[in-house]
Amino acid sequence: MGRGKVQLRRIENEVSRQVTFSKRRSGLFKKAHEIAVLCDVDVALIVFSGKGKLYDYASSHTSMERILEKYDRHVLSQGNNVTEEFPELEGSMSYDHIKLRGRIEALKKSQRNLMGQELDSLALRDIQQLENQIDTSLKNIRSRKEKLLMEKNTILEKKITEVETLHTSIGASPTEAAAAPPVCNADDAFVPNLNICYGDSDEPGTMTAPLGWTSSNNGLPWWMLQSSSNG
Amino acid sequence: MGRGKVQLRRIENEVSRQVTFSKRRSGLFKKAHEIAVLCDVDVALIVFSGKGKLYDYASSHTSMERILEKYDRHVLSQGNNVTEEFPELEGSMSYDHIKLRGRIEALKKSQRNLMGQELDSLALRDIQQLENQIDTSLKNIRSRKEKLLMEKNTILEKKITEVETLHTSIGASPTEAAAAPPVCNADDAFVPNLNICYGDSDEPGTMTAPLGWTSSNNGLPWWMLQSSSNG
DNA sequence: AACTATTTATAAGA
DNA sequence: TTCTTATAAATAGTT
Repeated sequence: MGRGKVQLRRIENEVSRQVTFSKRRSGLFKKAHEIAVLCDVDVALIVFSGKGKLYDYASSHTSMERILEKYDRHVLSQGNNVTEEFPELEGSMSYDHIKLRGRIEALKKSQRNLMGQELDSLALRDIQQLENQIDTSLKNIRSRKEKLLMEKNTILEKKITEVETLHTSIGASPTEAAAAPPVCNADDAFVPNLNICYGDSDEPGTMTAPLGWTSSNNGLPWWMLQSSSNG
Repeated sequence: MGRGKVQLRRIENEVSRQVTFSKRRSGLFKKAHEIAVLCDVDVALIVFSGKGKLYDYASSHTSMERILEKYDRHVLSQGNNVTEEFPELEGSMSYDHIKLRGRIEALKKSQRNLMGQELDSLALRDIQQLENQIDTSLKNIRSRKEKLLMEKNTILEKKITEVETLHTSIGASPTEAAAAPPVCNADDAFVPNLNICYGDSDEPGTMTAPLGWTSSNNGLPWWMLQSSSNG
């Protein structure tokens, strides 16, 4: 449908691939919705763009969750048994229990990937999407760090002003005080190169978790949270 | 599209609803497959007929399981509470369930942070730790990508050599063949800037069914084959 | 983001 | 279900 026929193969031109994706995506979602309404059926549609952006649709009768749940039930009953992974519990687990464990496993796997581990099982396209995600994460994190550092700077400057005022009142030169380096240690100073500041980073390439870190919450680094309750 | 316009509402006549379902279903699955191929994206489509029969499609790049896993990765990290996901269990949870749910919440929170979300609750030291982790992740991911790309390159070079050999054997100038542009498209070539390349397309020109399809010989168009239907 | 020439999908009929 | 055909819709290429 269009000025010319189209061959069913990957569109190599990135721009037209993107344009086609946009057009056809809306068409596809429209049709998914139409069949759901007209025929009164449950439809779940999930699309990931090349860059990993998620588009999804679930017919209004039920939520995506429920449809996927129903799908899981079908698949579970079709053969490949989840309980293979947990032989010790076979027969004694409720479906919900299995589901929760599946969730945890999926989350853990996902987390390991986000931490740059176990990448061998991922295809090139997955790796690329993961890189995009991590790239975005890094931007957000650095942006947040910059904000925190600037706030801290503001507070420190205020302190300096207070010190100046104090010095002035006892007769010291305010110009000297202002020109001097901040009275804080390196950790407290705002450094334009956000990569360097606060660095206790590990060697590049080695995938060792930063040890000895005490999180503000429970004594474990927050990113190390792991499901140890496998029984 | 048809002899008359159609209103977007449930078709009350059961027979025509069934007929429409059958027709539109094949159209929908075809379009899902088309966008997956043309735009090189991941698509998962699940349909349950009114009687509960399952029809599903997953683009060939990845399996349905993989796509749903990725979906979980996105949605589970979006911050919705566990009890929203399992409202039916509220109030009647066993200790194990509570424990598992707590684990899921913790993992989700951790994952959100790894994805650069909800950073407001983190202290500067946590942020710095997170940045270090993400930095390491990125290094690992890029390293893995480079490895995959180089392997791919090796394969492509082998192919080129084969083509050269073929040309030589039929009397063509090997120099010409060597000087000619590679037989692969740009996406397949190794690119020093690892950020750009992520194509894994097959040979252009050959129109074969995607690998994900178990195309048995049942006389249907291969794009219409459904993994768990036909009855 | 619009436009429109064409191709596709499909509603109705057999 | 399946085929046919008139028509409605989707969309490829273009502006």
